[in-house]
Amino acid sequence: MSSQDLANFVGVNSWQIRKDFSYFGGFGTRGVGYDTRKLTKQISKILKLDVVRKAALVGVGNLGSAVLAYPGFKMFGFEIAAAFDINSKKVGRKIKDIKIEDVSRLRTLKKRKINLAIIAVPGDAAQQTADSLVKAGVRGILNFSPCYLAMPKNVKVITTDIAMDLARLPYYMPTS
Amino acid sequence: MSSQDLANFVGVNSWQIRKDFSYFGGFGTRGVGYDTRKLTKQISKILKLDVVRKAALVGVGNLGSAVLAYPGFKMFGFEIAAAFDINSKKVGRKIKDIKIEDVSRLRTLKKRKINLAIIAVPGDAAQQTADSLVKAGVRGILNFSPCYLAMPKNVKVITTDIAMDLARLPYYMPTS
DNA sequence: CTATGTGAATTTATTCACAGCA
DNA sequence: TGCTGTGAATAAATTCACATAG
Repeated sequence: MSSQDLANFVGVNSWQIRKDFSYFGGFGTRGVGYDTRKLTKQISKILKLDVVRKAALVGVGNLGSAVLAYPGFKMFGFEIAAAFDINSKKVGRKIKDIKIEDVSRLRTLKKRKINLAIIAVPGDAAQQTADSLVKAGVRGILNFSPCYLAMPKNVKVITTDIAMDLARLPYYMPTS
Repeated sequence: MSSQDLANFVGVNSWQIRKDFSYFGGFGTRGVGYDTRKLTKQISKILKLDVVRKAALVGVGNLGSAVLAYPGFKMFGFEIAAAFDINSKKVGRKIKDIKIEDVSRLRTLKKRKINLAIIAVPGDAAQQTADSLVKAGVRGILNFSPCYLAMPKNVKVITTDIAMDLARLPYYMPTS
C-alpha cells in the first residue's frame, strides 16, 4: 500500500505520511509501498500499544457506564479491569463482569498493576480523585471532567469534555 | 486579572496568552490586566458561542444516554433539542424531557432549525447517519464512532473516540 | 511602575522536489 | 519505472524583549 493510498484514507497528503514515518525510520519499500501488517506492528510499538494494559474506571454514572459498555478498547489492547464509585448503592453491583468497588479501595491499584485510569466523576470531585489515583501509582489519566487537573509532571493527563468538543464546531461552520 | 494569572490557570506561559489575544485585538488594559467578564464575552463571540444553539443526538445507546444526561452543554449555550434512534423499542420513550424519535424523522431537522448533530451510533451505521444529517441541513457533526466520515467540505466533522484518547496516554508514560 | 501588545529572533512544522533504491 | 525517504525551501508557530499606554 502506497503513501498515497494511506493519505486518502485519513485525508492528508502523501508527503505528510512519508515525512512522519521517516522520523521513526524507513518502514516501506521503494517502488512498492508499505506492508500494512508490518506497519501496524511498528507503529503499535512506537506508541507503546504493543502490550495489553489494564485501566481503572472511577465514577460509574451515566458516562462511566457508557465507558464500561464501550467495546472499542480492546482494539488498542486495553482492558477495563476495575471500576470504582462512591455511591454505596452501586458498590457491589456488577456491570460486564466488572464488580464495582468502593473508592476507598483505589489504593489497591498498585498491587493490581493498574497504572491507567479513567475519571468520570462530577467536576468537583475530579481533583481529589486524581490525587488518590496518583498515590495509588497511576501514571496516566483520561479525564472526562471539564476541569484542569494539577498533577506532578510524571503523570500524563488527557482531558476531554463532550461539551467542549461540540463547542469547537460553530467556529468552523458557515454563517450563523 | 493579568495574563500571568490566566496562564497559571491553564498551564501555559503569559506571553502565549497575550500573543494569542493580540491576533484578535487588544482585550486588556496596560498596567491593569484583563476584565474577565468582558474577556469571556469577546471570546464567546469569536468562537461563535454567543448564541444558543440546538443540537440533535442520533443513537440513544449507552453513550447516547450519557450525552443526553450530561449537564455540561448549557455552559457553552448548547441545548440537545432532539434525539433519534433506529430501535423501535426506544422510540417514543422520554429521557430528560426529550422524546426519542425514529431515525426516519431526521429529515425534519431543517424545519426545526437544528444544524448541529452528535452521532453515537455503531461504527457501521455512522457514514449513512452522517449522510442523512447532511441532507437534513446539518453543518456540524460531533462523531463518537471510531471511523472517518467522508463529507462535503462545507460540513465540519469532529471525531472523538474514547478508546483512542486512552490510547494516547501510554506514549507519554514513563517505563513500560 | 505595572502589565499589555507587538515587532524581531528563534524554533518548529509543512511543503516541495528529486535522488536513490527495489 | 514507481514509490520511498530526505535534504532544501518555505511557512508557521513560539519565544523573547521592550516600547508604550494606563
